[in-house]
Parts: sequence; C-alpha cells; structure tokens
Amino acid sequence: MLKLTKRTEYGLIALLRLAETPGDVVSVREIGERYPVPLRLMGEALKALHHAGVVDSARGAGGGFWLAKTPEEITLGEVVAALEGAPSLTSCADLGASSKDGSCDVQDICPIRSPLQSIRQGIWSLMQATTLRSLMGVSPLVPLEFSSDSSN
Amino acid sequence: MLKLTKRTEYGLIALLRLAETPGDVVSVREIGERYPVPLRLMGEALKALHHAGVVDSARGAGGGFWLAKTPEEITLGEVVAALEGAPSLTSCADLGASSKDGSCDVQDICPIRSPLQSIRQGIWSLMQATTLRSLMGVSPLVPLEFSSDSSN
DNA sequence: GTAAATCGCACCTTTTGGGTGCGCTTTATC
DNA sequence: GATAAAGCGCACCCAAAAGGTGCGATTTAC
Repeated sequence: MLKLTKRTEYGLIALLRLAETPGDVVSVREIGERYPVPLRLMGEALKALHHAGVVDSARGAGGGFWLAKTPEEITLGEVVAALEGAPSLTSCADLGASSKDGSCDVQDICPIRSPLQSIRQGIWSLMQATTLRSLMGVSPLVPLEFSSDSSN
Repeated sequence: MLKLTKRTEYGLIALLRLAETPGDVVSVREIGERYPVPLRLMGEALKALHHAGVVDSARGAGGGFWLAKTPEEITLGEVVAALEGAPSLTSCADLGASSKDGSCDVQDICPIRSPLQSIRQGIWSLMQATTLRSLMGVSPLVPLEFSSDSSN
C-alpha cells in the first residue's frame, strides 16, 4: 500500500512541534500532552531522526529533543528515509545483479523495473523538495505545481 | 512502506504485454510463458482491471484479455487505484468527520493531515500524468520534469 | 539519592501481502 | 453433446510487516 507508516506520522508530528519552539528542549512527554500518540513510538521515531542527524537529543532529567537544523533545511525526504527507508516502489528496485536472494524472479526481462524507477524518482524528488517549513502552515500548501483534479 | 504491491506489478506487466499486440486476445497463460509470475494473481489483477474498465475480457476457450483503451489513455494512476486503492499516505486521510471508527485519535488537531494531503496529491498527480505508453519504452522515461540527484 | 528523561532489547498482537485449493461458469472445437 | 480451455468466485492458509508494550539500563538535573 502506498502510504506512510505511523512511525513516520509520529515523527512528523514531533518535528512540527519542535519547529514551534526552535532551540527549546522538548521531551516526548510534553509532545504527548498535546497529541494523544503512543509516547514510546514517538520516542523511537525521534531516536531514528537523531541517528539521521535531523534532531539532537539530551538525556537525563530535563532532557529531550530539538531540531538539529532549521525547518528550511529539513526535507520530508530525509525524514521519510530515516523513518521507513527510501521509497522503492518495486520489490526488486534495489537489487544489484543476480537473483540469488530470490526476491525477484523476473530480473532482466522485468518490463516494469526501469520505467517505474522514474516514478519512484519523481516521488522521491517531490519529498526532497518539501521542507519541514512548508509543512508548518495549517492550510494545504502545495510545494510543487501539482494541481490536477480531485477525483478521490 | 512506500511501495507498490506485487498485485500492481503483475497488473502492469500484463498491461505492457497487452499493449504489445493491440486488439489481440491474450490469455493469462500466454503472458505467464514470458514472465514467470503466479498466473492466478495476475489473473486476479486483470480481473480488477476489467472491473475498472482498463481491459476487456472474454471467457471460454480462446478467451483472454485485451486493452479497453489505448496505451495513451491508460494512466498509471487508474491502474494503481484499481489494484490497491488510491494512495492515502496517512491512515486518516479519507475520514469524514468523527473518530468513531477509532482509526485516528488525533483528528482535528492532527498537524500533519492537511499538509500531507498535498504530498499525496502530488504523487497522485504524478501517477495520473504517467500513461501506459510512457511505460512501454525500455529506457527509463521520465514523464515529468523530475531529474534531481540519485542519492540512493 | 531520587526522579526524570533518553536509550536498548525483546516480545507480542494485529493487519496486510502473497499465494493456493477447489470448484463453477462460459465458450470454442471436435 | 463431450471435451478442453479459458475466465470467474469463494474460502483458506502462510509469512511478513506494522503497531504496540514490558522491562530494564543509562544518563543527568535537582
């Protein structure tokens, strides 16, 4: 299914909260007071974001998280990549050569591999072009010139 | 995870095969002779595509499938929508009002709902702008002007 | 020392994806 | 009409992923 995981959602919620008070150290518990999300999972998401260099953390009493970069520098792409891996679209998108791992029988003759790579690249570029700043507005912001119908 | 299902892959493989011989009736077995995919699942995918009006089918001996429209008229968006539903990105993207179904506790105060809708719309538009024809080339075709780095 | 906080590991439960069994229905061919 | 080839339709199963929790270790301000 073509959707983000809860883990990514929690991470984004936390990041938007951190972006409200730049420089402040905010604990997971404090974020949880505003949004009823599982604190443990949000903590795990923040840990992964810390590992990716998106946020910094301080342990111990009075500890918490804060943005390691400005909201303009943080892209949706790196957040998604940190929390659930880069989008691959096809199961064999990141294979090297042989099929020894057995995850893709179609291999070379696979007719959809190459073309779908470009789609994946498009989605990827779209996310990398979307900054945390552009997500901070409450009104639906369109980061790129996408504005087709709403047939859904 | 942000990737397409096998079901969609099988459907796309079948569609590309059907696009090779326009007007010809091709059975699932014939497609399977070229690509070692589970025939049953490809058949199910084609059935769903038939229900969506992308392909037509004929039962009985000598039956099979063929494109109901030209490759230029068939978009990746409608194929994906038929085979795994339209991309929603967030779990609560298609909710109406209350949280009685319990799938989203955050609801109104959810800070990522509206902004991520635009991302979803962007991916959606990207797929709707990609036709089956543009997927037929073996070389990686870029349907839109996306051409950023290849950091992956 | 105590409480508050991030870490780290393991485990569980539910959902989804992927696949198969088995039979029914339709239809061309002999 | 019998037979074989095809698409349908249902139910069921297995594996993987998503989502979540238990429990403790570590760090740090007070």
